Amino acid sequence: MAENFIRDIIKDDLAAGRHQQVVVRFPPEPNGYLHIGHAKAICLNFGLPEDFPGRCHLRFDDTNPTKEEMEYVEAIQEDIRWLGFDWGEHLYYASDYFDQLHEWAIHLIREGKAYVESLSAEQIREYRGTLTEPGRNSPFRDRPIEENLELFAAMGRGELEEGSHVLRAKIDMASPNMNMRDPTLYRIRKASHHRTGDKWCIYPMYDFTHGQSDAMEGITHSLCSLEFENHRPLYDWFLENLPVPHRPRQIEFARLNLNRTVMSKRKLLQLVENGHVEGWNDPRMPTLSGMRRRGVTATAIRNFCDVVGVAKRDSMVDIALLEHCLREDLNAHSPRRMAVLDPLKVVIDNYPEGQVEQMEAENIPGVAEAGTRKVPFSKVLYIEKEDFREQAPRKYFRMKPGQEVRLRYAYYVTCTEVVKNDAGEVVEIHCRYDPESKGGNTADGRRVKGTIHWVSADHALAAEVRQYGPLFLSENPAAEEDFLQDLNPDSLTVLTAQVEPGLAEAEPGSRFQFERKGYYCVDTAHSQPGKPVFNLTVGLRDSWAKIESKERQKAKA
RNA sequence: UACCCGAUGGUGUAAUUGGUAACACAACAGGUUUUGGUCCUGUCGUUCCAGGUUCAAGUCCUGGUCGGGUAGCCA
Repeated sequence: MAENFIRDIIKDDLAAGRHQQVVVRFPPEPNGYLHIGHAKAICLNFGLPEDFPGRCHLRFDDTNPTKEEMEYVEAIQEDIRWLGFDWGEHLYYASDYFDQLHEWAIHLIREGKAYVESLSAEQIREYRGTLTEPGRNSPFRDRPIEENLELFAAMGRGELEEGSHVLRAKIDMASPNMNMRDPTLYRIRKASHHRTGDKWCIYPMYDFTHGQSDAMEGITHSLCSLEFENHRPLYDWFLENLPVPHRPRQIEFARLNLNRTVMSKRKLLQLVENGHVEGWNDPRMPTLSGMRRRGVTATAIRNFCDVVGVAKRDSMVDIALLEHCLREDLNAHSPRRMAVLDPLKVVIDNYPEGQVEQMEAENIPGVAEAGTRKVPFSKVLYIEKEDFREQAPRKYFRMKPGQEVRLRYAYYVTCTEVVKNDAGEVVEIHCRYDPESKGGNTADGRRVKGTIHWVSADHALAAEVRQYGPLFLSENPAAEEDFLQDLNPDSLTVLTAQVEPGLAEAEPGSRFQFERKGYYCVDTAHSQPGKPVFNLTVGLRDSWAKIESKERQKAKA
């Protein structure tokens, strides 16, 4: 794993003997699915014990019963395991600490460091002051300890209404750090919790939970994102004012931002609930479950997180970097197949009627161990519509009248005739083949610039192919006034392709490269036995598209 | 106009902790190729600004500029 400032700190702590091992944690709130941004934090935390003595805990930060669900708890574990990480015995829930946290709240009251507030939420806001003006003390701030104890107990017994009271720490209403202006410790929520059921009707806030949970688990380095930087003094205040067994250290780093996508759980939830996508695992979603369904590999995500690095400045990573990591992994490991996405019929006039040859094709060129397969070839084929032009531009190496091209792993063919419909559209091509060119080369060694893919019309399997484009149009949809207005109406195009017959048995979840097109994954939701549905994972780099657009510009000028 | 944090190519991270600014992506230009894929080669920077310390500053000091975060009974 690449070096970063956090690993430097850890190395230094280990070398100085401040710790014998590193204990870290990944603390998701189970209120949504994990996304690629979480992967950065997961790789950082779970990657540490791979290089240093120690361990990484998985801890669900489940202090808000109104937003959290068991479905998310399970999905989160599946996603982390899929990435290839393991927390062993160390699965924890903040809700397991509710008893201890409650005791510590009473401890603070007894010490005169916490009080029960009777002001309304709105009044509390008024008393808090602003970013530039200090707050004022609440009239309830100096309530006697015994009364605080009694009121807090009444909160706990459910005798007080939601919103009527909260427990607050007594710190400093004039602090320039808003988090220190008597933060809320406990609020009343008469809601059933996904793990503790109806045991509690008061729940601790994040700030009162996180550091103490770290302390109880013996966390040495508590890594979180930048927006918690201002919370660190409060994190430390609790550790200093409570009889905790251990003293963890919070270190903040910048979360991942990716262009052309949104990364907030709130926005992702909106996409799901408003039906803009099929669900959390829609292949267009930046969720780990969506990316997995799309065919993205765990290896690619881990390499991506590694190369992105960890630092403290906000940044926007180009999605092209993720695509690069993906292609790198997929290129090395995906078996090749031929699939014609937009078919055009081709008849080889001089090829014997009824003859079928089994052409041998490499599964991964250059990787002999990956083996070969047989692909049936016959007189009538399909090729890609875009691989034929009646009027071809400069530098067009594919099929055009009179230009010899290679049918990959098969024969050289030359177009002799173009058949059009009444609308003038090309509907069929006729050509002649060179019987001496079987396999795709000839003894005379003549050069053929273009090589195109094909399938035999009589043998091809018609298969659904789902072509995905970016979900959003702009560089940074999160910065748009309404990100939903930025949704790409063409993010999904469903095609019926003609593919190699062998693909009929492709297992859901298996990945292939459709030669000259891209990487595809058999969809786990829509595929039927014998009827695979393919998701575009990522396209191949397309330098012809660049050449063509450049030629067009030249022609204009 | 409060407090906290940050600033290195188009993008993201490095820089032996004061000693020749490196790696990857992108872009561009070539080469190889039975995928216009892969692979290979090359091109692309006054380290935010101004002072200061020093033989030597991306790194240390002072002042500024710009960007981000913070006023939930969310996390």
